[in-house]
Amino acid sequence: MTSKISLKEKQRRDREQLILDYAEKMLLEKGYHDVSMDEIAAGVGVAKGTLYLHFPKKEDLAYALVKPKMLSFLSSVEEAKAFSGGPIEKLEYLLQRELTGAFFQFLLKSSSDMTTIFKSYETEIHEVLSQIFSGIHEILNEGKREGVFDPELPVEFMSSAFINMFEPHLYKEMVVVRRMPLEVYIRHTAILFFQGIMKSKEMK
Amino acid sequence: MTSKISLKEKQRRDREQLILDYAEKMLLEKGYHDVSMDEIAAGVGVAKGTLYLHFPKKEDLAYALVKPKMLSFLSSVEEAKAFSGGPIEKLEYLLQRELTGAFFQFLLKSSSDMTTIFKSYETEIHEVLSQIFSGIHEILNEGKREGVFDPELPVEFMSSAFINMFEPHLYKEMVVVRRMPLEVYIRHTAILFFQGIMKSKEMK
Amino acid sequence: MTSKISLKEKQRRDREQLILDYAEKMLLEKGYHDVSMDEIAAGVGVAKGTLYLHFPKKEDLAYALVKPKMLSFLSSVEEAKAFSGGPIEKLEYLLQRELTGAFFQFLLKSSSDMTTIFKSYETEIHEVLSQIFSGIHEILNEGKREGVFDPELPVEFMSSAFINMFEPHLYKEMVVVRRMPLEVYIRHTAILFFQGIMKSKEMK
Amino acid sequence: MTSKISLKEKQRRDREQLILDYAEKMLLEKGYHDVSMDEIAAGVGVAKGTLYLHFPKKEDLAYALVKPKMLSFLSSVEEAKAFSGGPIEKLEYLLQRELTGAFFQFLLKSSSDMTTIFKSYETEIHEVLSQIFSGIHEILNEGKREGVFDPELPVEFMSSAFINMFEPHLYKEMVVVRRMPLEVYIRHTAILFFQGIMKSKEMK
DNA sequence: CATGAATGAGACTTCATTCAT
DNA sequence: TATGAATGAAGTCTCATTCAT
Repeated sequence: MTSKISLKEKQRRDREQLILDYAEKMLLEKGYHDVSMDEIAAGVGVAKGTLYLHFPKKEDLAYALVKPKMLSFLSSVEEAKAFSGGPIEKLEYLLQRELTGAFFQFLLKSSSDMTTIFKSYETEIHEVLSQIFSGIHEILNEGKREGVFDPELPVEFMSSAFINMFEPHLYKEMVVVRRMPLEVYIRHTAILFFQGIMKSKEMK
Repeated sequence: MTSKISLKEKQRRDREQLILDYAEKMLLEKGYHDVSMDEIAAGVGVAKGTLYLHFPKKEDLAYALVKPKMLSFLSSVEEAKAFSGGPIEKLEYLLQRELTGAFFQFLLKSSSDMTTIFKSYETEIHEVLSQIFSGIHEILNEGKREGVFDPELPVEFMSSAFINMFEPHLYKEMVVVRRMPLEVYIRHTAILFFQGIMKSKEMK
Repeated sequence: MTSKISLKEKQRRDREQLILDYAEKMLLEKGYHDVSMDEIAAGVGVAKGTLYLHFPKKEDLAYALVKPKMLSFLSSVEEAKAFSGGPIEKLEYLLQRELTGAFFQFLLKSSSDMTTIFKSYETEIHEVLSQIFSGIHEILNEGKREGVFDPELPVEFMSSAFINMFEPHLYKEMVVVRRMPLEVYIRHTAILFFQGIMKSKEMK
Repeated sequence: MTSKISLKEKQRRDREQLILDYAEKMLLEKGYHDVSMDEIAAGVGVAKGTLYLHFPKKEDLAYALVKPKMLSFLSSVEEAKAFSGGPIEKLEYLLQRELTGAFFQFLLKSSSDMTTIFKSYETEIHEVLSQIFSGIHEILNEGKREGVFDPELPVEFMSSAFINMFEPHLYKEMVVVRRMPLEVYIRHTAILFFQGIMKSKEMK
């Protein structure tokens, strides 16, 4: 019963994954508007009609790529909130968890397009982003209450700066091109966010 | 007779400004790919051909919007470098100078598209961005030498985080929507960048 | 199973032929610049996009019409060279072979445009025309060596005059409109080319 | 009275000639459809509006170039008819008269477009061409009657071949590029037309 | 008269989406 | 179910022609 759903269903999922993989690669490389459905179909090796069997619209295909990353980020935020330790540890956990792997690449890379492309998913996206930010704000407020975070700074400032830390461009330059070890990259990111660029006296 | 260059030339510039204004509005609102030349022409109240009299390609129209902002930012960087005071004061000057007004809106808003849209201007853009970053790096390195900036952090990290401070989304939310006074906004931005979110002991 | 390439492929070719037929008709009638892709699509009864499925550019559609005629002429030249008989017989064979049917209509009709329209095919066309002329020159030189053709006349003169014989305008006037039997038309053409307009003493 | 029409009128004519000269150059070089009115105006150094002051339509400008050449050819035909000597001498006179200078270049070069471009002048062109051909036919028939031209060949054949002799391409190749003396070129052309390519026994 | 900015019809081309096989 | 040919709306850009200055 467990494995009987498969056979055809498995093939279907495999194929869908092939599509998603190739689409992600191309979308990241050339941007939403410069990748055609033809191009994706050809690259995957299926007919264009097949794409539409899996994703009714181009928008849906792209969103199928963005959604799990957004949700993954959200669940990381939830995990961070539950993480044992103070607010600093929680944010470090989140940093560690999402800075590796695919993290926010897509969202940020296409951030400007987010609103223009995913019109049908506008509310859904807004919903998830709200939860993400409110989760981060919770942690930040906790930190403020505990006196470890600057009480003067609005959490919106902090969270926005925090999200900017995930900017994939820098990651690529440092980790991929210059081969900076990931843990060093994460450490620098943490220092930057927690202490700023001033010469510090302490930190951990 | 001194300003006899005008008459027709003035009209030409006025109209060009009308086009640029409307185009900026729409481009910011809907994004490059969702604004058609027809739409801009109609909005400005001129014929399609008139647009092409001023800008040979859609790309050129968009770049005519981006270029001055980029150059303005660059010259602010140059001014900042020459600003009397330490590296902190220089960066604060830059922050103050460009956080107001048009600053980096367009660049950042369309950052993801920059490479895909402005193909013909790729090298020119790269050139200017290089100068901008190298100017900022100079200031940052000066700060490192003087012992005020964290010597452990690579300047690329710092500059990237610094540029992210210009993210227009937060500006809009805070200053425009929530009516936060600009000087407060700038102060928070500076704190965030220089000291991070940790409760500080000092700062100025 | 032998002709199993068909089914869809056949339909594709049929439709392509429909397009080519209608395009040839219109192009001959109105000229390249006065026939729009819209017009062709409408005339054939397909959508505009379908045209571009078969021919990526308007230029390609037009060249698809010209190319086979050019190649057919070239292969006739090759056949003529191998034709048993003297140089006169060879040229007569070529005359006979290409004066009927579609022959050089398109090429000559659009000769002036050839260079301006088929920019992408410039070298290819030049290549084929070179072969055509060099083939004809071979025959002409053979005739000169054998003492049947005027040794004083440059072959370029002769070949140019020969090619001019294929001028479709006269063919239409004489054979189509005035119903001159084709063999008479060919005979007159041969006389003109071989003996000129002077009252002859002989000829075959 | 004779010279009082001038002053402004002369300037007007000079300017018109400048326009015509430049237009002829460009039209010959790039073809009717690939030369824009902008391009001509810029090349001549006048405003586009000025072009339209002299020629109401692009078609008119082009026809102003073609017409005098056609008329010149026609009057040469008339002169040839009146030329003292037999039909051969008359045609040789015509050959000599029009093969030099600008002769039929334009007409032939653009022959294919003639019908498509000069729609408004269709009947006028037809009229002149009719006169040209009927003049040539007169000479040819005279030759036939006198027994010097082949009575078997229809005059339409002969005249068509005769006109083809003016093909500018060959002229350019031989006289301009290969520096063949003009009188040799004319002589070859005459031989070709009168005697064909066969080794002749006589001819003057 | 001369100018050249403005016009707008219309050309070519792309591409997301559909649907008969 | 998978295919890919067909569709046609929509986009960018050109250019002959007009007309206010």
